[in-house]
Amino acid sequence: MPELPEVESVRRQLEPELTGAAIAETWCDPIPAMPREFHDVHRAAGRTILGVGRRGKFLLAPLTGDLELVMHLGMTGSFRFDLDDVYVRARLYLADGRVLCFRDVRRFGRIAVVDRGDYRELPTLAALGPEPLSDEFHLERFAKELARTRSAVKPFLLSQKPVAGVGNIYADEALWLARIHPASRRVGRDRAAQLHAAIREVMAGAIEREGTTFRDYQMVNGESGRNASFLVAYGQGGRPCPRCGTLLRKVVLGGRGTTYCPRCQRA
DNA sequence: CACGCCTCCTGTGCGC
DNA sequence: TGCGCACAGGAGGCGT
Repeated sequence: MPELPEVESVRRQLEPELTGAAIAETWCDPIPAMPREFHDVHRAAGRTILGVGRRGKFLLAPLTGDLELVMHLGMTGSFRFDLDDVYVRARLYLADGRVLCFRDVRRFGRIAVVDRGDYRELPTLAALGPEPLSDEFHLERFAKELARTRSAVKPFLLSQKPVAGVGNIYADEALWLARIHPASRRVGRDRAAQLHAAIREVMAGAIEREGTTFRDYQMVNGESGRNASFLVAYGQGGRPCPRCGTLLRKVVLGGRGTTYCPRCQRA
């Protein structure tokens, strides 16, 4: 659920707290559910955090010693300082006494320490598409990739390859805004332009409201995002389309819940 | 090589 | 009341 806007909101709170902080020691859940849940986190001990950046849904913190701390919130991950409950899966003990805690009920999140820029351990990050709000997100290339793929458009967006950071919520929102059927395999130049603009608009609005909170997502200060009440498609199945009044339909596409307007969004 | 399907995980909410 | 089960989904792996 944490997608680009949620991760960016977390990043903005973490950056001033962590930049310049030294990591004294680390702790990870000794029984990781997944073999790669935590990768070489111990290598962060004794290093100083130089900043907190973001690519797509990944938080990237360069460390001294040419290392990099890579963090992904998965479905239910969040960061809090000095938190103590049974869902805390990892901790960074800072030299100033604070403890950065990674809480993750469903354990889909990941933390890794790698040589800076070496993302072989994280193939999705290594092959990540451009940031949607940057100049790197070229309409020309985006349209070309949409024309070339044989996937349905929504699963293609979720692959993180044509653009970074789009997850289930904002994919539904952007496709609704661009009036494109999520299962469409034919997205021409005009519709690609609509989708390109819609992704940027949806992402920018959600960042402004510090993300969408349904249940688990919260920021480092414990607050919720304010974007949930602005959602038009995601989670709105059975309610009338705000554009045409037709009841929004919920289906499963590529194994993901997908809500769209059967009238506005045609294949 | 690209695509699609399955799995990981656990709390929640529903039906019987 | 209590149980069982479907459901939520980001990323990775694997089969076709």
